[in-house]
Amino acid sequence: MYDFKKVEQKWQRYWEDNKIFEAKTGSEKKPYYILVEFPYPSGAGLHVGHVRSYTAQDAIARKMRMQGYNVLYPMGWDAFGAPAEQYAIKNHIHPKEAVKENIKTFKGQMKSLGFSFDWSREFSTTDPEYYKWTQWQFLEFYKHGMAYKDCVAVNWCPNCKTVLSNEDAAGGVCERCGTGVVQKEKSQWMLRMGDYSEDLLKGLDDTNFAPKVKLGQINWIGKSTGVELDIDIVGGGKFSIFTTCIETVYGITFFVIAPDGKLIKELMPRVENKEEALSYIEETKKKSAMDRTELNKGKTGCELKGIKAINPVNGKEVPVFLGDFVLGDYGTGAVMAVPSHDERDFLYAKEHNIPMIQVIEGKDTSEHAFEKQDYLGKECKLINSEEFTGLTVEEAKEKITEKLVNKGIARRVNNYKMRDWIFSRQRFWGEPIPMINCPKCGWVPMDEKDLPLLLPDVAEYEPTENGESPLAKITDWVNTKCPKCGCDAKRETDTMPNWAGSSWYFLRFMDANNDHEFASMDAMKYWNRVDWYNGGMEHTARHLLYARFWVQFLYNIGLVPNKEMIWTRVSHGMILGSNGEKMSKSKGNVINPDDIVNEFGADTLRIYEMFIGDYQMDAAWSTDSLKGCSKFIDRIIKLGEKLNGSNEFSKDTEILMNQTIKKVTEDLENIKYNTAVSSLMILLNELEKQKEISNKDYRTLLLILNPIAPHITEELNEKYNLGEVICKSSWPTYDSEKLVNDTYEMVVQVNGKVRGKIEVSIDTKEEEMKSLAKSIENVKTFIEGKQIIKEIVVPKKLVNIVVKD
RNA sequence: GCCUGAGUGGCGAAAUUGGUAGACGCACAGGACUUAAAAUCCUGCGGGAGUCAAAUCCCGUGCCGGUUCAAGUCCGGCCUUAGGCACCA
Repeated sequence: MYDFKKVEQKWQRYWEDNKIFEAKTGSEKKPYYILVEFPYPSGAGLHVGHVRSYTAQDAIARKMRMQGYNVLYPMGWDAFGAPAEQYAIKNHIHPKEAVKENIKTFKGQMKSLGFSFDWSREFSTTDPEYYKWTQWQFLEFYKHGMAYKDCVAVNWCPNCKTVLSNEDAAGGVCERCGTGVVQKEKSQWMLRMGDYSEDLLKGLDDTNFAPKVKLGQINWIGKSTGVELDIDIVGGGKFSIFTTCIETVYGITFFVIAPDGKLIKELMPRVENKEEALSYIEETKKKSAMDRTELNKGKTGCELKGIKAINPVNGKEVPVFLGDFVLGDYGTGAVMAVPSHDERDFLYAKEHNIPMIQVIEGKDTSEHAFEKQDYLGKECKLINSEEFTGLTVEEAKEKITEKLVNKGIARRVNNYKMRDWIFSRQRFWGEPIPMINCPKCGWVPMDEKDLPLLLPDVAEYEPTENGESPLAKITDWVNTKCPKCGCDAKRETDTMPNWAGSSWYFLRFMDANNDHEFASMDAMKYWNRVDWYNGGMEHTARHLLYARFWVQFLYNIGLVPNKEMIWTRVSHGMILGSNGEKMSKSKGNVINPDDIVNEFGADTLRIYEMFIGDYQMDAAWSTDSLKGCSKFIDRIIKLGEKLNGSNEFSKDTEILMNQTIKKVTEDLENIKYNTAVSSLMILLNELEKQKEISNKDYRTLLLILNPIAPHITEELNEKYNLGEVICKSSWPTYDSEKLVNDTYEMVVQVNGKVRGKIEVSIDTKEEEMKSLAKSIENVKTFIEGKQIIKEIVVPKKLVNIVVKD
């Protein structure tokens, strides 16, 4: 084994000293922006999973630079968040100290792996120079009416007296003490992301995201098209319901409204059984989000006595119920219930002894509802539906909608599962929200010139007794003057969620050191967008959607040049432990990249992680396979002993050489790193068989291996004096005239089975192929005495003779 | 329950998108070098039949069908498994 430590450090220093990877905004070269999700710098250090995606993106960056692009490949830190805060609570040190340490570790690890990041653009979301602009952008949201305060239910642990994230409340119990989590209303800052549902959906057309990423976003946005229908209440008043199945409107036997919605508050004065209703509402509040969504819990609820609603199509009076399967914040918070055609309604009706009316023919509905996924598209006809009886479901859907819309009591609407973004966290370690509450003026935004609003230094990082952020305890920070009227006022003590800083960091990288704007329009116009963004599948619904929302908003107020600032998005598979399970300390299957770099070198680790399997799929770690990659490098080194000094490709390997250049170039562009490596191995195997190889052969091999193994290739290039340093050289091109041999092995099949092979010239004509095929002894035995029905010729490939007895 | 992937040798995986299944690598076995081991190099390596050895034949890409001259690949129906969403009206 070679002295990889010495070699790798040498070239890492060379790249740094010569600023090889600094991207120049405004350069005349074509810009290309490659991005990988910046990490949360945890105490555990870099994971081998990080190495996989960083190496993949690094390989593309290095290749593109050699192809003459001005490549931006930046790195930074997403350092706000719970783990640093937990650490601070335990050890009573400011989270920024822990973050500083962790960043140092991460950065050292990244450098030791030879990633070609442009470190001149590095920043952390926790830098005041950065979060100043996150706060500034929040103010823009506020000024444009996109940020508002609202009461929202949060997960609350009554024992710890703290607000929990959904992750910390998994299973409906507090992660720390095991107490049952309850829902508590809290006034929170919200961003109107729901308003952008349709734009976020449409915008996907202007991206090149991987299909599964697009689909993930589409599902998350959850668009459904239907009808909003007005329902009159007997004795005056009305409410609306949303349905996607208006064709079942004659089957309504009751209505259900959400116990946590606004409607019940309006109706309450008229409810005769107030006590029962109120206690049900209270009960619902106690249930955690988890309980509520868990099926098989039965359909609880109660009738609202004294309230009857009128089915607008036939004037029938039906009862109205409360039921927690109806959500207060989706649709109108009320539904029409058609137990014969919706399983939830069916279960509710059974539980509360409500009659049912079947209105679509085709299935018995005494045991289960006949639901839309079973009747749609099957020519099912309506029954019990007055004038619409006999129509197909599809016809009826349209006709009924038309009639109700014309009557002015219904509207065609879309609903979206995606809600507004809850933007408040009752935590210390996040960007303070730059808002001030004045007893006279209400909520007043801070003056821009006073930004950043710094996080103070405190001794205690625990939330307060009533669940407020620890910032609430720091009175000299909380108490301030109203920027508008100057009287005593208080600061908002909530901080922003983790997702805030990461929603626009890719814009900052375009102009990272700008101290008077978050990024200049010129710089953003030059880089245009993120050309290729890599990140985990787990972020497709949240981070990527938040980021797109943020960008679309900035675009709408004229602050960024494009409505979509991310073009291609791909995601990598996980690196699992050698037992095929997720790596974790408790399972003892964690591989530390530092250990691998120390024992085998960065280049070996990089090659191995590219070779491990399909980039987009999970792969289990194998140290044995890693050793094979180490051997590959040793053989590359040894190959240098065969150099003959020639500056032409060797004749015998010229075709393979051209094929390999093509293959590696294309594979790197198509996320097929594993086959790029294997084709390099094939080339090496062939070159090893030669008595001697030319300098050009060797240099070309080094050039196309360089994106994946950048250190050893530079070293060998220098050692044998083959040419300019590789990081400043051009990517080799292939000669398309020299991609195929002049002979090939023609396959001969009889009835689709291979019966012989014969070496023929590539310009063998079809007729000749047929007769050559029939001249093979083994083929003869299979066609002899049989009738030839058909002969299929695939040029430059095979002949298939179809015979019959 | 719904959506999305994935099932190919002992193992990680390839397969020009319908055209020689198992490239490349690991592991394993035999041999060379060595006093020996490691390293390195050479040979073999899906299962079965056949043979001194070969040639050659049969079976084989989760299961069952179908389309086709030809199916890992396309179509229909299942099974297993991983992940995401989950009372969204």
